[in-house]
Amino acid sequence: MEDVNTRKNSGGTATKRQSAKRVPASGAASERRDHLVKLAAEIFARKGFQATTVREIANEAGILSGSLYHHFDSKETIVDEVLSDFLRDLLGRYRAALERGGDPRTVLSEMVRIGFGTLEPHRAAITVMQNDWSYLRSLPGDRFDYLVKAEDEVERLWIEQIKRGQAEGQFRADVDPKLTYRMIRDTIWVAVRWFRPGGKLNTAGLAEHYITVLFDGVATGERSSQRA
Amino acid sequence: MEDVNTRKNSGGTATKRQSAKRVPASGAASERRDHLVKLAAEIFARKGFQATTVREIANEAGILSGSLYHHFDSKETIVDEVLSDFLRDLLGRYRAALERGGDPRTVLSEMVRIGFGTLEPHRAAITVMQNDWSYLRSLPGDRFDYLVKAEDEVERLWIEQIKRGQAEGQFRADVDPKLTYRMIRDTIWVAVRWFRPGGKLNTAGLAEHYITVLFDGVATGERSSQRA
DNA sequence: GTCTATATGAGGATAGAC
DNA sequence: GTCTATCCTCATATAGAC
Repeated sequence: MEDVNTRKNSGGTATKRQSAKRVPASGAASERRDHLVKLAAEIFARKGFQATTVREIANEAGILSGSLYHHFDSKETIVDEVLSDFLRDLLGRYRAALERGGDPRTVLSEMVRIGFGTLEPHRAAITVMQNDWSYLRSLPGDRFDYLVKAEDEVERLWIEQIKRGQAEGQFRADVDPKLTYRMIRDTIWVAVRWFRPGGKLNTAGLAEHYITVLFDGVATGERSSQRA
Repeated sequence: MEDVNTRKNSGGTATKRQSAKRVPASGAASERRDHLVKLAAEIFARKGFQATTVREIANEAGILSGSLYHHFDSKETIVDEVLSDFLRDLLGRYRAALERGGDPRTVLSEMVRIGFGTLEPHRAAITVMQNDWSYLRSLPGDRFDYLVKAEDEVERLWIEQIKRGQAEGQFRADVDPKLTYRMIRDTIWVAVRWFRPGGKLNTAGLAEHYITVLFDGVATGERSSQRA
C-alpha cells in the first residue's frame, strides 16, 4: 500500500518486488481477489499472520497454494491489503465526523461511536492489527510504515478534540490529553478480542455504555475527590 | 505448568512430553534456567513467540541452540514458564489485596494499582500474553488451558467487587459489571504496548490517573445525563 | 552443560503445463 | 486461473562426543 489517504494508486507508484499483478490498472479490483483477501483476513485473525500458511489460505479458497501467487506477490501483500483497506475506511469516517462539527463532547462521542462501529465490519483487520502489528513493523523495508503514519494521524485528531474540550471547559483540565486518548483508544480496539455480535449489547450499545463511563465515571453522587 | 495456584509441583504431576529435566524436584529452580527464561521472554515480547527461534534465544545466551534442550523440553516449555510465573504472581497480589479488605471503591482502586504495578516487573510476560494468547490457545493439547482458568478467576474477583459496590451504593447501578470489568482490564493491560519507564508518569501515576477517570469521568461540572 | 552434526519436516515461493 | 512438481531455506529437535 502506498498511501492510506487516496484509493487505488493511479498507475504510477512502483512497489518494491515485481510490481505485481495487482489491480488491473483500470481501478476495478477483481471480486475474486477481494474475496481471497477477506478469506485470508479471517484466518490471519484466527491464527495470527505468521501461523497462517499460504496453503491454508489456498485450501479454504478451494485452490492450491501455487495458484494464490497468480493473485498476489506474497503473503505480505495480502495482509497489507487487509490493513490498508481498514485504515482507509477508518480515517474516512473520522474526517467525515469532524466535518460535521459540533462541540468537543459531541465530536468526541461521535468518534467513540465510529470506533466501536468498525468492530463488526472490520473485526478481522482490527484483530490482525493488534496481534501482528509489531511483527509486521519489524519486517525489513518500509512497506508497513503507513501503519504508524495512520496511527499518528488518528492520534492527532483525537488529541485535538480533547484539548479543545479542555480549553472550552467541557473537560477537566487535570487529565492528560495524550494519556486519556490512549486509554480510550485501547478500550475501543481491544474490545475486538471479546466482542461477538448477538450478545446483550451491540456495538452501538457498547459505545453508549462507554461514553457514559468516560464522561461521568462509575461512582455515584457528586464528584468525589476522595482517594482510597 | 500444572496449577497456577501452587508453586513447584511437589514431584508427582506428570507433564505430557518426557516429563523433562525441570526443577530438581527439591524445589530450588536453577538460576541458570531462570536467567534463560527471562532472556527468552524479552525476545518473545519483542518479536512474538513464533517469530522467535530457539537459535536466537541460544545466541543471546551465548550458547548453541542444541544446548538449550539440556534445560528445556521445547520452546513451548519456555513460554509456559514465562506466563505461569506471571499469573502466579498476579493472582497472589489480588488475593492479598482482597484479604486486606475495605469498601468496594478502596478495594477496586487497589486492584487497579496492582494491575498497573505489574506492568514493569512483568512487561515481557504481559506482552507475550496479549500477542500470543490466541496462538498458544490454538495449540493441540491442554497445556495452556490454565490461561483461561486464570483469566476466569481474575474476572470473578473483579466482578464481585463491582457488584458489591453497586449493592452498597458506591457505584452506579446502570453500568454493566462484566462490561465495566472488561474495559478496565483492557485499559490496564494494553498499556504495556506503549508504556515505557522514564516518561512523564510512572505506573503509579498512571494508576491514579486512571482511577480518577474511572470513578469520576472526564467531564466537568455535575453529572450530566446529556447525550450528544 | 555445551558442542558438533544432523534428522526431519514445513513453509514461502517459482516454473511451466493445461 | 488453476494444477503439478519442486526448489530452497530455515525451523525444531535429537544423538552422542567432550
